[in-house]
Amino acid sequence: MTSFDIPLRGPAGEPVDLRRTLASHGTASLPPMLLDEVAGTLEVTVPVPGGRPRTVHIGAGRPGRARVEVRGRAPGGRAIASLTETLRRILNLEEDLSGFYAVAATDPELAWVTTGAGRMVHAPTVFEDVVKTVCTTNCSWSLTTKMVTALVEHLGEPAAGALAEGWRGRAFPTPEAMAQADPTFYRDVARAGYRGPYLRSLAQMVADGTVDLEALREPALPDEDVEERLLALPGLGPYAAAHVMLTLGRYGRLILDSWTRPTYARLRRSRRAVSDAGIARRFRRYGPHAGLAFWCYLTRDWVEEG
DNA sequence: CGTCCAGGTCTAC
DNA sequence: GGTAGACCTGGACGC
Repeated sequence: MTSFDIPLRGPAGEPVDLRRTLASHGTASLPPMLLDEVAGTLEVTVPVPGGRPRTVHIGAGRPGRARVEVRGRAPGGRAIASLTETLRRILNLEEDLSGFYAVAATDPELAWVTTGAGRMVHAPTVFEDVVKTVCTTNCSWSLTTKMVTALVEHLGEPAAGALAEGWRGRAFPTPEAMAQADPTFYRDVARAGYRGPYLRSLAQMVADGTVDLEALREPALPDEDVEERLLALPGLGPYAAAHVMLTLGRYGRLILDSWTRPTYARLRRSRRAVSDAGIARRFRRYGPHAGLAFWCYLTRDWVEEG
Protein backbone atom coordinates (compact mmCIF):
# COMPACT_ATOMS: atom_id res chain seq x y z
CA MET A 1 0.00 0.00 0.00
CA THR A 2 1.53 3.26 -1.13
CA SER A 3 0.75 6.29 0.95
CA PHE A 4 1.77 9.92 1.17
CA ASP A 5 0.87 13.08 3.09
CA ILE A 6 -0.67 16.36 2.01
CA PRO A 7 -0.10 19.42 4.24
CA LEU A 8 -3.40 20.97 5.36
CA ARG A 9 -2.72 24.65 4.93
CA GLY A 10 -4.20 27.27 2.64
CA PRO A 11 -2.08 29.55 0.45
CA ALA A 12 -1.99 32.21 3.18
CA GLY A 13 -1.21 29.67 5.87
CA GLU A 14 -4.86 29.31 6.89
CA PRO A 15 -5.72 26.19 8.88
CA VAL A 16 -7.75 23.51 7.10
CA ASP A 17 -10.26 21.40 9.00
CA LEU A 18 -10.22 18.12 7.08
CA ARG A 19 -13.36 16.74 8.71
CA ARG A 20 -15.34 19.87 7.91
CA THR A 21 -13.97 19.94 4.39
CA LEU A 22 -15.03 16.35 3.73
CA ALA A 23 -18.49 16.99 5.19
CA SER A 24 -18.86 20.32 3.41
CA HIS A 25 -21.28 19.24 0.79
CA GLY A 26 -23.61 16.42 -0.23
CA THR A 27 -21.70 15.86 -3.45
CA ALA A 28 -18.87 14.34 -1.39
CA SER A 29 -21.15 11.36 -0.87
CA LEU A 30 -21.99 10.88 -4.54
CA PRO A 31 -20.04 8.31 -6.60
CA PRO A 32 -17.19 8.08 -7.31
CA MET A 33 -16.70 9.57 -3.86
CA LEU A 34 -17.54 7.61 -0.74
CA LEU A 35 -17.68 9.60 2.47
CA ASP A 36 -17.39 7.98 5.89
CA GLU A 37 -18.66 10.73 8.16
CA VAL A 38 -17.98 8.81 11.35
CA ALA A 39 -14.37 8.06 10.48
CA GLY A 40 -13.89 11.39 8.74
CA THR A 41 -12.48 9.76 5.63
CA LEU A 42 -13.11 9.89 1.92
CA GLU A 43 -12.56 7.23 -0.71
CA VAL A 44 -12.50 8.43 -4.29
CA THR A 45 -11.53 7.13 -7.70
CA VAL A 46 -9.86 9.73 -9.86
CA PRO A 47 -8.45 9.85 -13.38
CA VAL A 48 -4.71 9.72 -13.87
CA PRO A 49 -3.46 11.17 -17.18
CA GLY A 50 -1.76 8.54 -19.26
CA GLY A 51 -2.97 5.62 -17.18
CA ARG A 52 -5.85 3.89 -15.51
CA PRO A 53 -7.77 5.74 -12.79
CA ARG A 54 -6.71 5.11 -9.20
CA THR A 55 -8.73 4.69 -6.05
CA VAL A 56 -7.42 6.57 -3.02
CA HIS A 57 -8.41 6.81 0.62
CA ILE A 58 -8.05 10.16 2.40
CA GLY A 59 -8.00 10.51 6.18
CA ALA A 60 -6.35 12.37 9.00
CA GLY A 61 -2.58 12.04 9.16
CA ARG A 62 -0.09 13.57 11.53
CA PRO A 63 -1.32 16.90 12.95
CA GLY A 64 -1.92 19.36 10.11
CA ARG A 65 -1.68 16.71 7.43
CA ALA A 66 -3.96 14.46 5.43
CA ARG A 67 -2.92 10.87 4.87
CA VAL A 68 -3.53 9.46 1.39
CA GLU A 69 -3.46 5.72 0.70
CA VAL A 70 -3.40 4.54 -2.90
CA ARG A 71 -5.20 1.27 -3.60
CA GLY A 72 -3.68 -1.37 -5.83
CA ARG A 73 -0.16 -1.68 -7.16
CA ALA A 74 2.40 0.96 -6.25
CA PRO A 75 2.01 4.10 -8.38
CA GLY A 76 5.03 5.67 -10.03
CA GLY A 77 6.36 9.10 -9.23
CA ARG A 78 4.46 10.72 -12.04
CA ALA A 79 1.20 9.13 -10.93
CA ILE A 80 1.80 10.28 -7.35
CA ALA A 81 2.45 13.82 -8.55
CA SER A 82 -0.79 13.73 -10.56
CA LEU A 83 -2.75 12.27 -7.65
CA THR A 84 -1.40 14.94 -5.31
CA GLU A 85 -2.49 17.68 -7.67
CA THR A 86 -5.94 16.13 -8.11
CA LEU A 87 -6.43 15.66 -4.38
CA ARG A 88 -5.36 19.22 -3.65
CA ARG A 89 -8.09 20.25 -6.04
CA ILE A 90 -10.63 17.90 -4.45
CA LEU A 91 -9.83 19.38 -1.02
CA ASN A 92 -9.75 22.86 -2.57
CA LEU A 93 -6.41 23.60 -0.94
CA GLU A 94 -5.40 26.16 -3.57
CA GLU A 95 -8.00 28.68 -2.46
CA ASP A 96 -7.00 31.58 -0.21
CA LEU A 97 -9.71 31.90 2.44
CA SER A 98 -7.91 34.43 4.63
CA GLY A 99 -10.13 37.27 3.39
CA PHE A 100 -13.24 35.31 4.27
CA TYR A 101 -11.87 34.47 7.71
CA ALA A 102 -11.00 38.11 8.38
CA VAL A 103 -14.65 39.10 8.02
CA ALA A 104 -15.98 36.01 9.80
CA ALA A 105 -13.78 36.74 12.82
CA THR A 106 -15.89 39.85 13.40
CA ASP A 107 -19.18 37.96 13.04
CA PRO A 108 -20.13 36.17 16.29
CA GLU A 109 -22.37 33.72 14.44
CA LEU A 110 -19.64 32.67 12.03
CA ALA A 111 -16.38 33.18 13.90
CA TRP A 112 -16.21 29.40 14.31
CA VAL A 113 -15.29 29.00 10.63
CA THR A 114 -11.86 30.54 11.12
CA THR A 115 -10.49 27.27 12.50
CA GLY A 116 -10.59 25.81 9.01
CA ALA A 117 -14.18 25.55 7.72
CA GLY A 118 -15.45 26.84 4.38
CA ARG A 119 -13.31 24.69 2.14
CA MET A 120 -15.63 22.57 0.05
CA VAL A 121 -14.94 19.30 -1.69
CA HIS A 122 -14.69 19.72 -5.45
CA ALA A 123 -14.80 17.15 -8.20
CA PRO A 124 -11.57 16.63 -10.16
CA THR A 125 -13.17 18.29 -13.18
CA VAL A 126 -15.69 21.08 -13.69
CA PHE A 127 -17.56 18.72 -15.98
CA GLU A 128 -18.17 16.30 -13.11
CA ASP A 129 -19.48 19.06 -10.85
CA VAL A 130 -21.74 20.38 -13.61
CA VAL A 131 -23.21 16.96 -14.36
CA LYS A 132 -23.80 16.24 -10.68
CA THR A 133 -25.46 19.62 -10.25
CA VAL A 134 -27.87 18.94 -13.12
CA CYS A 135 -28.66 15.65 -11.39
CA THR A 136 -29.72 17.53 -8.25
CA THR A 137 -32.31 19.68 -10.00
CA ASN A 138 -36.00 19.21 -9.38
CA CYS A 139 -35.72 15.82 -7.72
CA SER A 140 -35.11 14.07 -4.43
CA TRP A 141 -31.60 13.35 -3.22
CA SER A 142 -32.23 9.63 -3.60
CA LEU A 143 -32.91 10.11 -7.30
CA THR A 144 -29.78 12.24 -7.64
CA THR A 145 -27.80 9.40 -6.09
CA LYS A 146 -29.43 6.89 -8.40
CA MET A 147 -28.58 8.88 -11.54
CA VAL A 148 -24.97 9.59 -10.61
CA THR A 149 -24.41 6.01 -9.44
CA ALA A 150 -25.62 4.68 -12.79
CA LEU A 151 -23.34 7.05 -14.70
CA VAL A 152 -20.28 5.92 -12.76
CA GLU A 153 -21.19 2.23 -12.65
CA HIS A 154 -21.97 1.86 -16.34
CA LEU A 155 -19.85 4.52 -18.03
CA GLY A 156 -16.90 5.07 -15.68
CA GLU A 157 -13.49 3.58 -16.37
CA PRO A 158 -12.39 1.05 -13.74
CA ALA A 159 -9.33 1.86 -11.69
CA ALA A 160 -6.24 -0.30 -11.77
CA GLY A 161 -7.14 -3.49 -9.92
CA ALA A 162 -10.77 -2.51 -9.35
CA LEU A 163 -13.60 -4.93 -8.66
CA ALA A 164 -15.62 -5.80 -11.74
CA GLU A 165 -19.01 -5.04 -10.23
CA GLY A 166 -20.75 -1.97 -8.89
CA TRP A 167 -19.60 1.64 -9.04
CA ARG A 168 -16.81 1.29 -6.46
CA GLY A 169 -13.43 1.61 -8.04
CA ARG A 170 -14.64 3.44 -11.13
CA ALA A 171 -13.86 7.00 -12.07
CA PHE A 172 -16.52 9.49 -13.10
CA PRO A 173 -17.24 9.01 -16.82
CA THR A 174 -15.42 11.15 -19.34
CA PRO A 175 -17.44 13.52 -21.54
CA GLU A 176 -16.67 11.18 -24.44
CA ALA A 177 -18.12 8.16 -22.63
CA MET A 178 -21.24 10.09 -21.68
CA ALA A 179 -21.64 11.47 -25.20
CA GLN A 180 -21.42 7.99 -26.70
CA ALA A 181 -23.96 6.46 -24.33
CA ASP A 182 -27.30 5.69 -25.93
CA PRO A 183 -30.26 7.94 -25.09
CA THR A 184 -32.08 4.87 -23.83
CA PHE A 185 -29.32 4.43 -21.23
CA TYR A 186 -30.18 7.81 -19.74
CA ARG A 187 -33.86 7.00 -19.77
CA ASP A 188 -34.00 3.34 -18.75
CA VAL A 189 -30.86 2.86 -16.65
CA ALA A 190 -29.93 6.26 -15.25
CA ARG A 191 -33.63 7.13 -14.85
CA ALA A 192 -32.68 10.70 -15.66
CA GLY A 193 -36.05 11.49 -17.25
CA TYR A 194 -36.11 14.79 -19.10
CA ARG A 195 -32.54 15.47 -17.88
CA GLY A 196 -31.21 12.69 -20.10
CA PRO A 197 -31.01 14.77 -23.28
CA TYR A 198 -29.47 17.64 -21.28
CA LEU A 199 -26.73 15.40 -19.90
CA ARG A 200 -25.99 13.82 -23.23
CA SER A 201 -25.76 17.07 -25.19
CA LEU A 202 -23.73 18.61 -22.37
CA ALA A 203 -21.25 15.77 -22.65
CA GLN A 204 -21.25 16.09 -26.44
CA MET A 205 -20.46 19.81 -26.27
CA VAL A 206 -17.56 19.22 -23.89
CA ALA A 207 -16.28 16.22 -25.82
CA ASP A 208 -16.19 18.01 -29.17
CA GLY A 209 -14.77 21.21 -27.71
CA THR A 210 -17.83 23.38 -28.30
CA VAL A 211 -17.58 24.43 -24.67
CA ASP A 212 -14.54 24.44 -22.37
CA LEU A 213 -15.75 24.02 -18.83
CA GLU A 214 -12.24 23.87 -17.35
CA ALA A 215 -11.66 27.38 -18.68
CA LEU A 216 -14.25 28.61 -16.19
CA ARG A 217 -11.67 28.09 -13.45
CA GLU A 218 -9.67 31.02 -14.82
CA PRO A 219 -9.68 33.57 -11.97
CA ALA A 220 -9.44 36.51 -14.38
CA LEU A 221 -12.90 35.73 -15.77
CA PRO A 222 -15.55 38.00 -14.24
CA ASP A 223 -18.35 36.24 -12.35
CA GLU A 224 -20.88 37.64 -14.79
CA ASP A 225 -19.16 35.96 -17.74
CA VAL A 226 -18.94 32.63 -15.93
CA GLU A 227 -22.60 32.82 -14.97
CA GLU A 228 -23.61 33.68 -18.51
CA ARG A 229 -21.69 30.72 -19.92
CA LEU A 230 -23.17 28.35 -17.36
CA LEU A 231 -26.72 29.55 -18.01
CA ALA A 232 -26.17 28.87 -21.70
CA LEU A 233 -25.58 25.17 -20.99
CA PRO A 234 -28.49 22.72 -21.35
CA GLY A 235 -30.27 22.03 -18.08
CA LEU A 236 -28.56 24.79 -16.10
CA GLY A 237 -30.69 27.62 -14.75
CA PRO A 238 -30.11 30.14 -11.96
CA TYR A 239 -29.88 27.56 -9.16
CA ALA A 240 -27.52 25.24 -11.03
CA ALA A 241 -25.31 28.11 -12.20
CA ALA A 242 -24.98 29.49 -8.67
CA HIS A 243 -24.24 26.01 -7.38
CA VAL A 244 -21.52 25.32 -9.92
CA MET A 245 -20.03 28.73 -9.20
CA LEU A 246 -19.78 27.68 -5.57
CA THR A 247 -17.54 24.84 -6.72
CA LEU A 248 -15.50 27.31 -8.77
CA GLY A 249 -14.73 29.44 -5.72
CA ARG A 250 -17.09 32.15 -6.89
CA TYR A 251 -19.31 32.94 -3.94
CA GLY A 252 -20.98 36.19 -4.94
CA ARG A 253 -24.34 34.50 -5.52
CA LEU A 254 -26.30 32.82 -2.75
CA ILE A 255 -27.68 29.33 -3.28
CA LEU A 256 -31.39 29.95 -2.81
CA ASP A 257 -33.46 26.82 -3.22
CA SER A 258 -36.06 24.64 -1.57
CA TRP A 259 -33.52 23.40 0.99
CA THR A 260 -31.49 26.50 1.82
CA ARG A 261 -34.43 28.88 2.32
CA PRO A 262 -36.29 26.88 4.99
CA THR A 263 -33.05 25.75 6.61
CA TYR A 264 -31.98 29.35 7.02
CA ALA A 265 -35.36 30.28 8.48
CA ARG A 266 -35.13 27.38 10.94
CA LEU A 267 -31.63 28.27 12.11
CA ARG A 268 -32.66 31.89 12.46
CA ARG A 269 -35.59 30.65 14.55
CA SER A 270 -37.69 32.80 12.32
CA ARG A 271 -41.41 32.12 12.43
CA ARG A 272 -42.09 33.68 9.08
CA ALA A 273 -40.37 32.80 5.84
CA VAL A 274 -37.32 34.98 5.34
CA SER A 275 -37.19 36.85 2.06
CA ASP A 276 -34.32 36.30 -0.36
CA ALA A 277 -33.48 39.97 0.00
CA GLY A 278 -33.33 39.55 3.76
CA ILE A 279 -30.88 36.69 3.40
CA ALA A 280 -28.76 38.68 0.98
CA ARG A 281 -28.68 41.59 3.44
CA ARG A 282 -27.46 39.36 6.27
CA PHE A 283 -24.44 38.20 4.26
CA ARG A 284 -23.72 41.31 2.24
CA ARG A 285 -20.83 42.22 4.52
CA TYR A 286 -18.97 39.20 3.14
CA GLY A 287 -18.90 40.68 -0.36
CA PRO A 288 -17.39 38.10 -2.73
CA HIS A 289 -17.65 35.45 0.01
CA ALA A 290 -21.36 36.00 0.75
CA GLY A 291 -22.42 32.68 -0.74
CA LEU A 292 -19.75 30.84 1.22
CA ALA A 293 -20.75 32.53 4.47
CA PHE A 294 -24.38 31.57 3.80
CA TRP A 295 -23.39 27.97 3.10
CA CYS A 296 -21.30 27.75 6.29
CA TYR A 297 -24.18 29.21 8.27
CA LEU A 298 -26.48 26.49 6.93
CA THR A 299 -24.11 23.57 7.41
CA ARG A 300 -22.58 24.33 10.79
CA ASP A 301 -24.29 21.33 12.43
CA TRP A 302 -23.10 18.91 9.74
CA VAL A 303 -20.02 18.34 11.91
CA GLU A 304 -20.00 18.04 15.65
CA GLU A 305 -18.16 20.88 17.29
CA GLY A 306 -15.08 19.59 18.93
C1' DC B 1 -55.65 5.06 -5.82
C1' DG B 2 -54.51 10.37 -6.88
C1' DT B 3 -51.94 14.56 -5.72
C1' DC B 4 -47.98 16.89 -4.41
C1' DC B 5 -43.30 18.09 -4.70
C1' DA B 6 -38.19 17.51 -4.20
C1' DG B 7 -31.58 21.33 -3.43
C1' DG B 8 -35.55 23.76 -11.32
C1' DT B 9 -35.43 24.59 -16.25
C1' DC B 10 -37.34 25.39 -20.71
C1' DT B 11 -40.60 27.17 -23.86
C1' DA B 12 -44.15 30.07 -25.14
C1' DC B 13 -46.53 33.72 -24.63
C1' DG C 1 -38.31 41.47 -19.11
C1' DG C 2 -41.58 38.66 -16.40
C1' DT C 3 -44.75 34.73 -15.77
C1' DA C 4 -47.65 30.27 -16.50
C1' DG C 5 -47.36 25.12 -17.80
C1' DA C 6 -45.11 21.14 -18.86
C1' DC C 7 -41.72 17.97 -17.53
C1' DC C 8 -39.21 12.49 -15.70
C1' DT C 9 -38.89 10.16 -11.35
C1' DG C 10 -40.12 8.22 -7.03
C1' DG C 11 -41.20 8.96 -2.17
C1' DA C 12 -44.64 11.03 1.04
C1' DC C 13 -48.90 11.94 1.88
C1' DG C 14 -54.32 12.16 1.90
C1' DC C 15 -58.50 9.88 0.55
